[in-house]
Amino acid sequence: MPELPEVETMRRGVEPAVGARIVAAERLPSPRKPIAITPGIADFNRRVEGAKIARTARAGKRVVLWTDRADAIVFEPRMTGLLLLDESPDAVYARFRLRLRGGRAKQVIFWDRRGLGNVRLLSERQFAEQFGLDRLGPDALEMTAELFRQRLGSSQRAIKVALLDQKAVAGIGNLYASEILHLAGVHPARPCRQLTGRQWEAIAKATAEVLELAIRYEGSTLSDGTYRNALNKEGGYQNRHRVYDKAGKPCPRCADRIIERIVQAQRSTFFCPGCQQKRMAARG
DNA sequence: CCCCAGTCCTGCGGGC
DNA sequence: TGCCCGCAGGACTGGG
Repeated sequence: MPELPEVETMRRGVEPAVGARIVAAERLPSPRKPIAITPGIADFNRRVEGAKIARTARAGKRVVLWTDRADAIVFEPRMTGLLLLDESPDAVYARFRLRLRGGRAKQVIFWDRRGLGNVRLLSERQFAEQFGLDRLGPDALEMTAELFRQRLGSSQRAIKVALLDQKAVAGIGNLYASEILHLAGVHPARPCRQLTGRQWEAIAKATAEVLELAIRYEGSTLSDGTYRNALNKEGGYQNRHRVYDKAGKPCPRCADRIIERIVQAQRSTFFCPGCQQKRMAARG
């Protein structure tokens, strides 16, 4: 599921790799269809062998390890990818490894059950091209009401669908979009251009609040148990979900309405019809 | 610009 | 109990 909080947790989890040197980049033997690694593993290894890991970063839902040769090793987990420092939850799905020496971590493993994720080695220039502001919006943690309005204010799209647009804002995925809109008290189907200044304020505030708390809890491990931090431990934010996957249950805020599930852009949205009114409440 | 359906994979839960 | 279908955190592509 990795969205911003899970990917940020992964990034923090691999911080011990900073300062280490890369002994080798390896594709791990898996009986499954191999994941995409670009360039090919031989060239990949040649370019990173002996390089020092200088710092970590995050580009939306991707973890980045910058080397002292100004190359970026970009891990994109998509649906089921993980970064681990110690042993994998299940070796069958361990796909890629950086062997390290001289730092606080011996290895970084990319694990991916479904195999939709990828690992890429990019030059500074390629990185800028792929993750510039025209390709990837401002990070969700940096968003203000003003920025939201600037980037989405004239859109006809439903706010829930727009929040998933990584070009508009980077890092929000399907789970946290529902959580954010519930906290903000905004109906997910409301077209962006109809949102008031007050609602954009509420969305900006809820975005920061939900994502920061979810990071503090190290992300959400859903019932399939896939998501883990770099030490193979589950997250804790799933216990604090407000509406996600809670259709039919009472709203945690008003308690007198039932959470509904609707489908927008072929994906599930959860909301409270009481707390998130479709029409603006009549004034006075 | 926006929207939709299809695609990449694997595993799981629900229904029969 | 067992099988089959639909669905799942993401992101990209092509067509309308």
